[in-house]
Amino acid sequence: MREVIEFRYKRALYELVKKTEDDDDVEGYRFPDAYDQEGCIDQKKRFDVAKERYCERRRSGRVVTEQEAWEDHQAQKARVRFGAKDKKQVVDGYEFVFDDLTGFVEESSEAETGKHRGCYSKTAAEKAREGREFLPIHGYREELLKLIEENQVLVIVGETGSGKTTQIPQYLQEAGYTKRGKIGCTQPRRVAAMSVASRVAQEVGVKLGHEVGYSIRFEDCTSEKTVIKYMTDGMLLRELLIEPKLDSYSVIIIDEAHERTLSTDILFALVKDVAKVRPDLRLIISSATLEAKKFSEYFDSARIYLIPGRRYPVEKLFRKCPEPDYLETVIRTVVQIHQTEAIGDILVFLTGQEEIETVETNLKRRMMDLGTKGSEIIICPIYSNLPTPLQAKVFEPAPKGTRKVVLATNIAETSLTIDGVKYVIDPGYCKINSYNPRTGMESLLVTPISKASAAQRAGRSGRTGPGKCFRLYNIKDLEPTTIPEIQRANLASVVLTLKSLGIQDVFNFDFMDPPPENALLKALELLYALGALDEIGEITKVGERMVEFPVDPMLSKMIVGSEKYKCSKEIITIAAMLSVGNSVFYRPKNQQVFADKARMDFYEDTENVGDHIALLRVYNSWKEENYSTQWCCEKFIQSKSMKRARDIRDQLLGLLNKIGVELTSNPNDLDAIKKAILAGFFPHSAKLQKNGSYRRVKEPQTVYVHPNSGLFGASPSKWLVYHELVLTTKEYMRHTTEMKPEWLIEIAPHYYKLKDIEDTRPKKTQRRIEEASTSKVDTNKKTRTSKVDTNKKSKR
DNA sequence: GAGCACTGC
Repeated sequence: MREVIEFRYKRALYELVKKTEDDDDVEGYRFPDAYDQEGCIDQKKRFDVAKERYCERRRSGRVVTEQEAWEDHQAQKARVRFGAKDKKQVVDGYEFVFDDLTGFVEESSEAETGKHRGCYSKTAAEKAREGREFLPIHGYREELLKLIEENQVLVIVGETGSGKTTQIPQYLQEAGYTKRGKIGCTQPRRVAAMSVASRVAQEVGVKLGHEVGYSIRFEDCTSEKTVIKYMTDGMLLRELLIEPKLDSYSVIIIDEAHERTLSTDILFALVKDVAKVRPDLRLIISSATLEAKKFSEYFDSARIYLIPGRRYPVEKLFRKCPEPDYLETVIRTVVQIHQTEAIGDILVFLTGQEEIETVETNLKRRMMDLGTKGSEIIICPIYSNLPTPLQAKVFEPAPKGTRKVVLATNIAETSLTIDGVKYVIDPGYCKINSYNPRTGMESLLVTPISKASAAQRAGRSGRTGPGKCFRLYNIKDLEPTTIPEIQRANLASVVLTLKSLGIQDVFNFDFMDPPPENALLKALELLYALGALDEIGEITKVGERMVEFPVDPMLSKMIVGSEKYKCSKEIITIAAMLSVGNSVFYRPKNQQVFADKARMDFYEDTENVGDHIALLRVYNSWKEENYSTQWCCEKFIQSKSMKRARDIRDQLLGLLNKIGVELTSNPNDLDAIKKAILAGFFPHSAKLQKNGSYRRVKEPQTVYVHPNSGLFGASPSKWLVYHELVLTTKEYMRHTTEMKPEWLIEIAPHYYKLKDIEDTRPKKTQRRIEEASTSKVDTNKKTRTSKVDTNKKSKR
């Protein structure tokens, strides 16, 4: 009950600030009598003090104290629904000069300690059910239901800890919405969908998979009884392909919409459309404060409703001038916190594995230099490519008298939470992947984070108690939000999905943030070349088959094309291995020589084994070893990635069956396998130049074999097909395999002409074309026979 | 002689 009372206090503060917004009688506003009767005596007193201070400040406009700032902050958060203007940031302090925290204990921390008192004798389910009324959202139940009844689309700003994800579907079910259809709630991540569903099943008191269930890739935990269904956003998108009007649903909740994943962005437009033809369908878009207004505008000025959350205060400190060497600043800050601050773990956000390893070694050295004075620190690195057993260390509590320092990538921003973190060090950078449609190249760039990310990172320190966040930058220099994925991704797959849904004009599709036009154009061109679309841009039979496979269109074309070469069994293995996000080869810093040797074993025996065939061999060897984890360790293979490959392969196998492609195997005919690869990847061809580099056959550009390829440093093959291009220090082809140029004509006669693969051309003409088409003439000083594509216009 | 941030179907 205590928290409900606390909540009254916050609510009253919020009303007070609202009066300021509306220019109402602020001074005349009193703590509501109704609350008073509920036993909020203490809260009333505190409210009066807070109000007095607030009014005084309004009159004088003087600088505020931290306590006031915190209250302001709380109240400010509540203002979003009135379209908060830019208000001066008052929380940030200066440099690393700390005031002590006496008198800055957030009210909810006292409440927290007594939260479950007296509940120990009850069952987990009973406890779960009782806990419901302690959630901040509880006080809004009726108002919320009324709004949902009256508005077809509602944008909900539910802050962290408000309980919206677990409660809203239950309220809707209790209000009878499930009589008309299911309640679907999407999440951007699999783990979230699973854990939230399990939590709700417990609260409702049913078995998971019965009335409450979840649906994620590789795992459908629902039944005919299921009325509350949690799922990943990509899963709902797949369902839309089968059920375009979402007839079996009465409510769709898009949770964490502010994350703007590729799938949510497409879902927005699709559900908006469905809502027009289905007036009975209710849409709830749940977002963070920053983007709420934008969502509301997109959904034709939908109502915004705010549900305050419950969080601990986080004190934020920042540096006025960013240091050039921020890794050194990180180390100094860790040491400073360790020596001057109270017990509590430190979380550091870094951009990648390399930075993490550097900081780890340097920090260890620094601690050695400092000698034995002070307590010990335990360094825990965490990033997604770190093998699972090593990741586990992060979740173990630090032994008594020591402090844990977690060095993490962005993985700790949303994907996983680490308990016990009290301090966050945020240098303000992350790696962002962006795709250049002109060159067809991906690049991973270190970029400043957005304000939204900064807030999220800071919040990681206030999960279990008040926290502190040390920002090595000035928040004012940041952009408000990150560029949505749809504006920096390869859209081939998106466009194919839209076409399959019958959307003809992708240029005028109702994107919330439209992707660049040439990105759409490139996607259309590629799909046409692959035969997935016809001349007028309509989806073909081949395209329909390709959509079935949840992989990139070039991969799905490769799978569909494998039928002809009688090697579908090998091809789905290769496709699965290529679809695994992370590299399957593990290369720890101190054992690189061994790791490289183990990897090269997969290229032995036969000549011209490319990276694709090597991946096939890795998978088959693993299978022969009965999918052994032990084997993975010996061969420096990531067993996590292998298991994922197996899941994907199983799924592809099922789909192959579904579209009626026979499962055929031709393990010894490497040429057949290579031809099948080319059936999907023919646009990715490259030819050797004299200096050892390669040149793309279409869209001339110099590219290189990736250093992690088995072909790197080997005697070069004249013609290659590659899986993808990445821009790091150079333009690299990742995963390459040798091929024969005549296959290009054989497999893609509509794309390649004989002159594309000939290399006997008059030298003069050749040179003229080259000089006209590239500004970097010096790189091919001596290359005179290399092929330049004259088919396409050269770039200006 | 250099590198794989993070998700999802």
